[in-house]
Amino acid sequence: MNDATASHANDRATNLGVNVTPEDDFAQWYQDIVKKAELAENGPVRGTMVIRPYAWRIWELMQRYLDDMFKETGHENAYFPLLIPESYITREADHIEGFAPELWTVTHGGGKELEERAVVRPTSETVIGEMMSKWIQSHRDLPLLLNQWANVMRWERRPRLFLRTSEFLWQEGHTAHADREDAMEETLRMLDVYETFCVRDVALPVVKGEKVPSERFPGADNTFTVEGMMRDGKALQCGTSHYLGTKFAEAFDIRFQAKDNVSTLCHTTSWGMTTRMIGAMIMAHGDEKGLVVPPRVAPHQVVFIPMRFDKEPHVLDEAERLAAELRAAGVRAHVDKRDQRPGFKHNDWELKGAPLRVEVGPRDLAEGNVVVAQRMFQDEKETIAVTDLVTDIPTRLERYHELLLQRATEFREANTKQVDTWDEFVEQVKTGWASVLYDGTDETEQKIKEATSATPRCIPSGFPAEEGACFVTGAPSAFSKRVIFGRAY
RNA sequence: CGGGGUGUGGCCUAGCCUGGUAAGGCGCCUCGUUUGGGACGAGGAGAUCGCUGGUUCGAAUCCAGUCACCCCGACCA
Repeated sequence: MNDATASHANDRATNLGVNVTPEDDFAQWYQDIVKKAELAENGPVRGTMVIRPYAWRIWELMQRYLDDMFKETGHENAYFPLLIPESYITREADHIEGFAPELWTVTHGGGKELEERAVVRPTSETVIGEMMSKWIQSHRDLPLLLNQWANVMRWERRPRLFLRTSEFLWQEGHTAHADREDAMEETLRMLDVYETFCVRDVALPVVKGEKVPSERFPGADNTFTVEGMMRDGKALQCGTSHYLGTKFAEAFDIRFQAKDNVSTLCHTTSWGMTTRMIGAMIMAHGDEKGLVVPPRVAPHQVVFIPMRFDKEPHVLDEAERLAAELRAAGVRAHVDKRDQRPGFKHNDWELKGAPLRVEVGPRDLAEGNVVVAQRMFQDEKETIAVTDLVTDIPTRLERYHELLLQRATEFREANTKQVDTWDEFVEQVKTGWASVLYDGTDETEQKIKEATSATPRCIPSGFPAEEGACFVTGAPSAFSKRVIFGRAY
């Protein structure tokens, strides 16, 4: 963005009461956009969040795409209780150690103290594990492929809307398998599903990879992740998939009778994606004009702006007719009939990130045309024939998606660098990601974190095998690969 | 939990130093003129100035306490 554009945007933003500031105050920008685009606000209890209708529609679309893919991969939805007996959560040692500081505990019911306290689920491995142990008896019951759409609660010291709230919504998949191979395959399959979702539906390129041991889910044998880069160069973990080994099977006695009649422990997995994706979408695509919503998750892919329709009712009729035609073609079209001036509507939908806007006015209509404006290039409007609209719009939406994906990919590539010295590293993680060889020790990670606040994001599955000296200590590198470090949300 | 900061109509802020009973912009409502990129005019509604206590004839303003929120760090999807 050049200075003129930026200051123009800021003037306009100031009129709106939005402090849309450039990259130097990304956190403030994010907060203002979330509020001004009417996405969410803080709830009455510290750390909770109210999701407003516009954001909820985005989430509904996200849910639909994910759920379809879960079904395609053979999973079934079920629902487990919000409250978990305290004794369940303490059964797996690493799990409770990891989650203890984050638990919300229910101590009373019906005005009386509970005999056994219950925790509000921070995640459901434990209750679902308990049920799995009852449901699984034979190898014929495997694999058991479950998913749950639910809310969870974790105490957060520093809440941020969508990114880190005490209560959040997600889907959590939980599966049980006969052996390691099958479970690992599932773990990676669902990681691929997440990657597909991010790229195909949110136009967000992600780096897929394995977490280093220190970053694993409490109780997991191995954790995988998809990491996205936000416009300030920070990383955001967009989804995770865990291979839990037999740890939860041991804790909850999830066993099956194998073909050879031997009672055998299951290998389990769990994987999740959350409303944080809305935050990812905002921070990966948004700009000084507000949100940029990728078409696949846009509540309104096309917004019709009728001109002078109070005096010329046929304009509104035509807008409604065109919108209906587009809806029939599978496009989410919306006619903005509000009692506001057209300029206001253009700016409002830019702020809310609608991909396309179509002006319908008596002047153009007389010539059989409408005017199409794209969110990313507000100054370039195209006149197209009314009769071409239904075929034209879907193509435009596809191109728009490609444009967003390309922009985000180029940004990420421009801000990811292979580095081999400490000085380079310190410089690189200020604005982006660094891929390095390091010795994999906690001490080294700690030293890096203290000096730069960067942490290991993942060991990308796409990287070639590589060994060498740790860029910090000079000791032999770990993991046989480069690891991506970056500051993270 | 450590370090900083802020609390004034729905939102953003001025006023506080130097006490005299609350001001402006945005938004909202009504009417009129407008309507092809955030309209203009006139009128109007809306705040016991975070809370409690103290000083004073009088407190948004001074003092003490308290609560809440925000930012930086540690935890985390």
